[in-house]
This record gives sequence, C-alpha cells and structure tokens, in this order.
Amino acid sequence: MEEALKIINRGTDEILTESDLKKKLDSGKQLIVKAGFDPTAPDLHFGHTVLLNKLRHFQDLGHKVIFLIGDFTGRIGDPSGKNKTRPTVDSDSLIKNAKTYKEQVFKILKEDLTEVKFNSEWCDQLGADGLIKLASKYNVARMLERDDFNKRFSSNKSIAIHEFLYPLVQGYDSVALQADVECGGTDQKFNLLVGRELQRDYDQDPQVVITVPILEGLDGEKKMSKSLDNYIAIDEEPNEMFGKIMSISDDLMWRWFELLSFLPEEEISKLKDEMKEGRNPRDIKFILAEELVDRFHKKGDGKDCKEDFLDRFQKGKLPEDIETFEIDIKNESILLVNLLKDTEMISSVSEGNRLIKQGGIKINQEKVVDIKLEISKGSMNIYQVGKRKFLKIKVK
RNA sequence: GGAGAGGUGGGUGAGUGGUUAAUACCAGCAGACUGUAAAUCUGCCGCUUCGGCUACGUAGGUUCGAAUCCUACCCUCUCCA
Repeated sequence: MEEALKIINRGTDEILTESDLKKKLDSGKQLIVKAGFDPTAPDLHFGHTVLLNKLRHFQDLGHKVIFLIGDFTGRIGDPSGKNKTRPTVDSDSLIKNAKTYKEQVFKILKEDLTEVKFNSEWCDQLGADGLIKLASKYNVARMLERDDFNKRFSSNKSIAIHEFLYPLVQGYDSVALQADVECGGTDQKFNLLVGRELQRDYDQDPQVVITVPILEGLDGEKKMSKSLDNYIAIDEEPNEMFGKIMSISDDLMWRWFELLSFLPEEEISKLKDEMKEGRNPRDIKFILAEELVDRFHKKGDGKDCKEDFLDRFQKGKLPEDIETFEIDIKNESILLVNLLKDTEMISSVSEGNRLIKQGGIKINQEKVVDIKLEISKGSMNIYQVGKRKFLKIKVK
C-alpha cells in the first residue's frame, strides 16, 4: 500500500486528493484509470510518454487503463478558434489513427490491461437535449476560474461559447466511464477537475485527478509538440533518436532525466554531483540517450548508437549503413547540385550552392569547392551534406 | 447596427511610391571551436537552365515605377449599442 502510493507519486505534479486515492486503493478493487488523447495526432512523442508512464504504473499495480480518443471533442472545433474550422477527422482516418496509436502505445502500456475507446460512443447519443442538460450543470463564473479563460476574459480576448463545452464533455466522459482516476498534463488540471464535479452531480464517487508535468521540447523552452517540431517521436530511428537526445542542452538534460528516466532519484542526484566535480556532461547525456533508445527499440540499441555517435562525431568516420541510391541520367554527366536535389539530399539548387560555398558538402570525405562540379556517368560515390546526411549514389 | 484597427517571407514584427528579395529578432542550416548534434563565435537563410523569375490577404486599377496610393471582396481584432 505504501509502496503503491510511492510509485504513483513519482514524477507527478499534483494528486487531488491523495486521501481519495488512498481510499480507492484501499478498497482493493480494480480501478478504472482514464486518460484522453487527441484524435488528430497519432504520432506519439516523448512528451506523451510522461503521461503514459504514469498510466503504466497503475497497470503494474493491476489496474485498468482506458485510453480514450477524443474524437467527439475533436469534432467540436479548435478552441483557439483562430484558424478556419479545424478539419473534422473523418471516420476512415480516425480508424487509421487509432491503429497507429495502438501500435505505438503498447510499447509502454500493457495490452491486456488497456481498453481503447472513443468518446463519440456516448457523446453522439447525448443530442442537443443532453448537451443542454450537461451545460446546465456548470456556470460561467466557475468556467472563468480556468486560468486561460480568465486571462482572455479580462484582457477582452474572445472566448467562443463552444470552448466552454470542452471541459464539460471531457468531464462527462468520466461520468460515462465511471472513472476512478484521470491522469493528464498540468495544463489539463481544470478540465480534469470538472470531471470530479460532474461525477458528484451524477452521484458517482469523484475521480482522483493526477497531473503530470509538461515536458519541454528540444528547444528547451516550449512544450514538446508536433506543431512546434521540437519533438522526438517514439518510433523514430534509433540513431536519429539518440542524436536528437544528444542535441538537447545540458540544462534540459536534467529535466528529461527527471521526467523520462526510470533511474532512481538517488542515482540522478549522484550524476549531478559528478558533473559538478568535472565529469563531462556529454557522458551523462549518453546515459540518458542509451536508456531511452533501449526503451523504445531493443535493449542494446542504445549502446550501438553511442558507438556510432562517437565514431562519427569524434573520429569523423562515415556511418556504417549508408543507403545506396541509383539514378539514371540522360547526359554524360550531371551537375552536382542537381544530383543532390534529385536524390532529395537538398531541397533546392540555391541551397546546394550555399552549402558548397560554406563547405558543407563532401564527396568521399573530401570537401567540394566548385559550385559547377559535374558528376560523370558510371560513378559511385559517398555524398555527405552537413554532418548528418549521407548517401551513396550510383550514377547510371 | 455604428465607429475604428489591421492582414508582410516558418514565427514574431519593421517598412507607408523608387539602391526594398524587403530592417530586426527567433527558429532553421553550414562552418569554426569543443571530450556533445551542449554552450559560444562566424556566415548563410525565395527559386533559377544564373539570362532572369516569383513574392508583402484576394482581384482589379492609378503610375515610368507600388508591400506602400485607389476600388471591390475575403478574413482577423477592438470599442460603442
């Protein structure tokens, strides 16, 4: 029991309320743990895993997780309302997205203790009547308690009416599922709490709300998200994943240790001490990168990536597994920049010219200096753009 | 319903008839340095068959010449009712 609480506590921001949680755990029954996900973004990234790990902890304790895809909520529209109406997710891509989710999510969650559900299942039946009834359960003053609503309201920014429906519908999900626990990011706190209120209204035992911190993305400042392109997807190539982890700042590294690593807290503070005493932060970042690559690929991959990384960036070696590309040309030779563009190593001729001027293109490890370099038919070389892009091209 | 503000390159945002492919910042990219794809520094940062071409909400118009002026339309925001 104490042990269970400790596991659940790690890495959470808040538990509301801990005494409720204790009670539920004490009851001995299998708890229903709910978490909602966006139907439009099937690419799970590290940011999502903070939450998924938390769900997994519950499963480890034998509880059941409901992975809720908010297809109905998504249909209402974009809350920030700035752009045109958000394209509605048609049922075909919905099914596809759900499938992708499943493939990825079970890298972390246990399949037999997970149920995937869509909230349209019960929301569609609500109808206008139901929605009105639901809306009557809450009031504007309380809605305005939500921080972002509050800010917008007091600074005269627009708040669309339907935005009020979001928390309500999300809360109604908890009612429909009779959730015991709901987990979400700290930015979801208000919505999660509405669930508690509504459940009480429907004579249910209110859910325990658990919030987890929001993970900062590669830039180290903004929250990790696909739209900001500062994310690492969990199905990213091992070397790519490793490299991206190595590219985070030394400061951000500690935040990631805290939120993503499974290392015991004592170990982490030991590493911090070691760095203060002069251990190279790079080596400490290696530990993090190895652990995460191992987790999302297979054990041992992390080590391979590390060796590869050292070879490439320390010793300047070429990577071992360079892809080979064959291309047919009409004439006896082709301009280097055109060749690179055709093989999509660069996106435009202008970019290529620029890279050559800056010394960013190499053929067989040798820097290219001539913008007008021609590559002749029948050649086979290793081309390098920048530090990371390699391709073996055979010109036929 | 009335009054007003504004829509500029991936983002923020200057520019109000002519060296303006468009200031600046951020992001991005390359190079140097480094025990890291950290930090820092430097450079680049529309496309091109290198002749040019296409760009400042959309469509027209004025002009030798417009992102800058005019007209219409679309969109966003603010204030009053």
